[in-house]
Amino acid sequence: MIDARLITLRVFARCGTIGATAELTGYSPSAVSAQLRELQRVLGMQLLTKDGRGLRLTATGRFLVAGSDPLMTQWESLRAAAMEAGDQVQSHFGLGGFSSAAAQLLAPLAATLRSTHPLLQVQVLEADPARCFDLLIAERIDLAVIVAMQSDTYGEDDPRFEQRVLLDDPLDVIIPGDHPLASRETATLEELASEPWITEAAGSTYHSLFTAAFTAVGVTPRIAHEAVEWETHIAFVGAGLGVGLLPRLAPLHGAENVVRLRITGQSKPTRRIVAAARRGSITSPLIQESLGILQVNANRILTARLGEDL
Amino acid sequence: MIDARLITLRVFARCGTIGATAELTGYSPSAVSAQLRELQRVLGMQLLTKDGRGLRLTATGRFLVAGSDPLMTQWESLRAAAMEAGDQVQSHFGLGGFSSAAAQLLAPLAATLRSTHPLLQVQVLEADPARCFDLLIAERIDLAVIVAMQSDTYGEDDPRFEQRVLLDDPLDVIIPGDHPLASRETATLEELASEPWITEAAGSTYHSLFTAAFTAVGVTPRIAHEAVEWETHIAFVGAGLGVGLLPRLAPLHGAENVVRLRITGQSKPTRRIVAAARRGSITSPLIQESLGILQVNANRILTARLGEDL
DNA sequence: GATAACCATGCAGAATAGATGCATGATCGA
DNA sequence: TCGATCATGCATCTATTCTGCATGGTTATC
Repeated sequence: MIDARLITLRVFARCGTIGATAELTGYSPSAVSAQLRELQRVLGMQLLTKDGRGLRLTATGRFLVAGSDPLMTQWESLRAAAMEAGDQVQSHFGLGGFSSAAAQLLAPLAATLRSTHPLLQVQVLEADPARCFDLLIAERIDLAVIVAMQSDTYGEDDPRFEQRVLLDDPLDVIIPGDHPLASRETATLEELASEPWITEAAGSTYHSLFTAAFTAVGVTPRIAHEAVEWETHIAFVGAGLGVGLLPRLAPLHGAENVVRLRITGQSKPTRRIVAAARRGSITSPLIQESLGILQVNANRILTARLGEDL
Repeated sequence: MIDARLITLRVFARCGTIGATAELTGYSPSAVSAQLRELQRVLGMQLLTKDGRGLRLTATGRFLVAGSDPLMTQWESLRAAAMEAGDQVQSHFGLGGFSSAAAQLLAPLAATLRSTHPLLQVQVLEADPARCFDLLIAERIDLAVIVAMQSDTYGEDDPRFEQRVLLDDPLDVIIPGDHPLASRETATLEELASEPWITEAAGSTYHSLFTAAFTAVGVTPRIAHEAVEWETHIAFVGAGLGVGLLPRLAPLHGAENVVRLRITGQSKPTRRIVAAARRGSITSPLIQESLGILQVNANRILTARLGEDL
């Protein structure tokens, strides 16, 4: 209900270039350019300035974007309250989440919603946590399931979002089947400190989880290899290249020569999985219902996997 | 910046029919109908119900309209603050006011704005106070100069508007030149209580002023004739049909056989002239500037007329 | 009880706004 | 200096949206 051009400006404020804004919003770069120009004309404000080969928000632009946060929140609250008060059903619902959440949590959620709300168009988008926030701003999705992170761009208490903790997903360690500790059921990080570790590239979402786990026990692991997908992690471990951390939500589905061990001891690293929505919208009946479904599914999967793998 | 369809809904909430909404917003009835239908589709809410041959807001609709007041206010505030912070100029400015205000206050204001802001498109609409409020909601105008009234539809502290007193325009009495009191400079209402009075039709904006003036002194005037325009009032008086009240802002411009007397005594009736804008927008630089100009003009006209006529 | 007035709505056609894709110009890094 | 990146303008096309008229249903009037 807020003008699309203002939404576009807010997305631009996030990513800084017309091209990226276009990619995120689904428009073409020309359209974004025209929208922002039109916005300035209508409001009679200069919001953007040339800055090298790119654009930069003016002080007025930054002011407007910052001030539009409560406006968005207010609208979301109003919409949520109206939906609740009127017992209405919305027609479209966008979900976003990272890969393992998409598979384990969002897919069942979408299936459930599809059966309980036959008329509802549910769309699921797989995206990193950072992109999920961007997609929320761009109004491409309404609810995201992500790994909590203290990223430099989005804080836990960002005024644009509201977050609810779904579960703390414990990190297990995976080691080759022929490893001396392979017969154990648990291990400590200290015991594995000298192993060659497999992790993600520095700067990625999960790398910070990795380092945080080890700084907690005061050891510096030796990073031997890098992998992006959990599948690759597991394959590397199976090939005997080293050991790695694997969230309990990520399935092993019977990989060869790989054993999953629970981590005990001083530091029990977990990744916190949260649901995020635009601030104000979280009381919307559909989001409330979704949160409930997510919670149930998360707990069920977690306990089931607990008994199955260990 | 708020979706036009929501604005349309707000206007509909005011006037209750598609046709009136179309007239007020400048759309055709079909367009209004389509907009409201589209709005319901997008929001997934049923906002309207058939009611006889017309439409009625549902509970959800009323909820949404009521809740949109702070949203509008917030946006107006934000826009005003951004304009102020960035020292920007807007491109279009709509003014509204009743007839004598339009002539005496709005015309000079528009002229001044036109010279100080050459790029600004100023539009003036003459309309009753009630319609001015409607036009403010419909965003057809941004500032209105009206006679304060405690109408049943718009209170002084309506959450949608903000008002500033410009001046208290005293009501004079006009009597035929051959009237016994014509040589006087002042008169009291009591002295004229038994005269045949000329007023406006009951229910009109100024009729309540008329009755209020007399109830204050506890007499009931005999209403002989009704007239809409001040010009007609004056002509009736000049023709010896009776006496009437005339705001000091309304010019007599040398009418034949009509004398203007100041009212003294217990009750000195005035009409309060106020400027009204959408709540939140009043801090906008352009509106602030306009208020200043209006104030100066109002005082100047008032004092000039004081020396000229009496 | 019939007729006229009123109100919303649907549809065909028209106008307008908005998006696309490519080409262009400007800027930065190598 | 060359290539890469980025924004923008233009021509074209698409899609939305508005208009005007006709229709059907509802209320008021005589």
